[in-house]
Amino acid sequence: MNSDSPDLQFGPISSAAEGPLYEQIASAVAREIAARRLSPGDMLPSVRKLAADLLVSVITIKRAYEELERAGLIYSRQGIGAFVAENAAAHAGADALAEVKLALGAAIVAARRARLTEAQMFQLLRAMLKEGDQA
Amino acid sequence: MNSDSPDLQFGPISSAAEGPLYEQIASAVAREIAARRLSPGDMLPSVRKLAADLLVSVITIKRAYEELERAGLIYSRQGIGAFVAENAAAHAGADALAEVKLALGAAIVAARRARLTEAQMFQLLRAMLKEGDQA
DNA sequence: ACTGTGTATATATCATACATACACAGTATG
DNA sequence: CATACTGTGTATGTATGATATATACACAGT
Repeated sequence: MNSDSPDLQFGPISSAAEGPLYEQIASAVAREIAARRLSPGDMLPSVRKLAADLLVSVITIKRAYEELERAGLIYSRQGIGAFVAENAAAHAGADALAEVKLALGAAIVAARRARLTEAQMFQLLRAMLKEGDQA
Repeated sequence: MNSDSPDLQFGPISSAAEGPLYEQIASAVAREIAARRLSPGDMLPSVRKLAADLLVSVITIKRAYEELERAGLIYSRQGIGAFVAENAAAHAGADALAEVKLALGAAIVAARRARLTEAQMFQLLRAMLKEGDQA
């Protein structure tokens, strides 16, 4: 699975959702890479195709790809296409871990503000994980 | 402590920080209320005074107060002032708890993406709480 | 040359924040 | 007791930056 396989389905993209479109798209692609559904060397959908699929402008895809390139997940070659980079999965993993830490940090701050004890916080997390397992 | 006590100090407000100014300010006031440092009936700083203190426009304070009013934390009377509402602390507590859940939800999603086990996630949270205790 | 690819430029729209002007409540004062 | 004054919240119009767009340009392979 090395050559062009530009078909991939990922979740809904909406300007109503949290954060800008290009970030949602970049996250979605990063998630595909982290999940090993895209391997190094694989060709990404062309900016035009993905733009058409997601009912979004070419520029927005371009910007998402720029973010991913800056993060070392992909590289782009004019006239050829965009491809998954070599250590992409590792980078994606690192990025994902950083996101976890960021979210947990925010949760801790909010928990302090809400006057939750650490035990209560663990209990809440445990409950939310249980809920998620059912769904 | 019922009448006007418009003096309160809260953390730094900066356009560099995450989120818009009016939201930072609203959060700061909500935190003061949740911490019972502002009681029901207490007068909030006037929009002009707070604007001057925070080196920010009157409109920005106005908008922050609107958010707080929408959340049921305060109420405003033209020509008189803005005051802490009756069940404000309860509302603030509920809001704070909702924030915790939101952040934890994001953390869970990110953790799944990063292929963390639940045990690893708990361990990470424990470590971050330990770090925070030192600081 | 032709068609597919990424890229750049100029434009539209919206959220954010601002300065300024307006409207209302309480109080002093002539 | 009327009226000006000072405090309060509120509304209007504007500037800026981020986001997303349509359109046009540049390169690669056939």
